[in-house]
Amino acid sequence: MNTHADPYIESDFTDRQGAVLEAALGLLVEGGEKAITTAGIARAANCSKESLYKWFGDRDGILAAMITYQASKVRVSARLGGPSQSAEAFRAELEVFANDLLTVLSGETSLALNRLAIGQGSREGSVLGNLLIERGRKTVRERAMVLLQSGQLAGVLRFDDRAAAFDTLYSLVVGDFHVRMLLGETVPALRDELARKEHVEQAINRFHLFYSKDHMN
Amino acid sequence: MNTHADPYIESDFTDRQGAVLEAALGLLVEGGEKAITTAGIARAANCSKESLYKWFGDRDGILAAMITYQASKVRVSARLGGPSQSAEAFRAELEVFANDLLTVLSGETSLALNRLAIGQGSREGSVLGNLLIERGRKTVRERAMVLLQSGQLAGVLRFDDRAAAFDTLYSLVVGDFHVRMLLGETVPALRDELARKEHVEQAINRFHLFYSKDHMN
DNA sequence: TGTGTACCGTACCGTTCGGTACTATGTCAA
DNA sequence: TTGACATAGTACCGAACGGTACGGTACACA
Repeated sequence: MNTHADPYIESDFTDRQGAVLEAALGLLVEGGEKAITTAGIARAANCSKESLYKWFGDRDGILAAMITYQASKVRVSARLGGPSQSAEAFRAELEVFANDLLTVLSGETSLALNRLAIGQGSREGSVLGNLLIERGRKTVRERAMVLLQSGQLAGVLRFDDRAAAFDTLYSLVVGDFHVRMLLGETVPALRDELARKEHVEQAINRFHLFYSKDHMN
Repeated sequence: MNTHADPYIESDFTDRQGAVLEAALGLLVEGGEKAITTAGIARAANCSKESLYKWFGDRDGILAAMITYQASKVRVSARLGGPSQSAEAFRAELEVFANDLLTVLSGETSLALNRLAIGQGSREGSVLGNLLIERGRKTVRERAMVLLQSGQLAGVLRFDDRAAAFDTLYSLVVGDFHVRMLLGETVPALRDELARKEHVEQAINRFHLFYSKDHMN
């Protein structure tokens, strides 16, 4: 679900290490956390357990590396089109963002990693949870913030608290779909394309109802 | 618990079994899923492992029993005040509901059980996840549905799809607080009473903006 | 050619855990 | 009192897992 915007945080993983983490992610997606055994990863990735411990320290290190690796892989296309846009163009951009967000969140790998972090937490200060929030959610947030900013500059939106506006947008788009998917439910509104399109449109409509200049209450 | 308790609370657990499950829940809240070992439960509850297996079958049976037990304990007070209400009274009821919802979701036990179910899922068809949705979410849903129904009958609200209205209400009230708490973050808007009150009021305001008769768009 | 480095594959160790078996203790009913 | 039953406590077993050690191999570099 993630990228990292921090320029000085880079995925210092070699190709081999990346391949190993890829295999580990495959195991995770298929079998959940219990499937992530050091022996299992070594077998799936054709590497030695000794290398695993040399590269990642211990099992928890492997889990953390899986998150940062996936985050570095799913880089978000910034795609910010300057501040001069029509209301329609901006609305379309918002819809694209909402769709991307739902696509990422409903992805198998994202769900598996979130389940992993949630399952581990909050034991040990929820290291994985923090990692996931830091590397995943914050980049989505930043992309959205840029988007909202440009909407404001274009005169389409109006708000005092941009962060609050983002929270609203996120709530309207995602709702409790995320938790339900994490619990194993197949959310109907996300399965077929039509229902999903309708949902996104309604969410964006309502967002505009709150924050567009025409609809201020 | 079976004896001399609330007639509303029914579960097929004896007092002793309830006490054991209580101890297990304590372990879960304190130490996460890894703390739920059969030996640990037996020690904490002063019972024998043999009794655990006799009562609950196996470890997964214990986990499932913990969920159903907790669900049977937290039964929601229906408190439905008939359909003839003023708009203000109904609004107040909605706020009470929203507050109760946030209180339940941010409770340690609820969070721990959700983490447990999510961590196990979706392996094995996510039995625990279904159980949690079935026994937990649906009761909240039904209480809200009654509430919304009475709001409609009182002429305060208007909607075609009551379920969709509930989803909206849930999204506005809970937002992504739930996932963030599950990931171990302490959500600021839920910590102090003031911010929380503001959040609930805004959520209900917006809900009315969507569904009250005066604000239809 | 020799030497170091990185890695694989496997064997191994100590611990933990789920699950079972057995004994001891208490309780209730006839 | 006696016998049936439920449960606590403990000991035990086999499997799985995290982590370590070691031998063998390919390759780089001098």
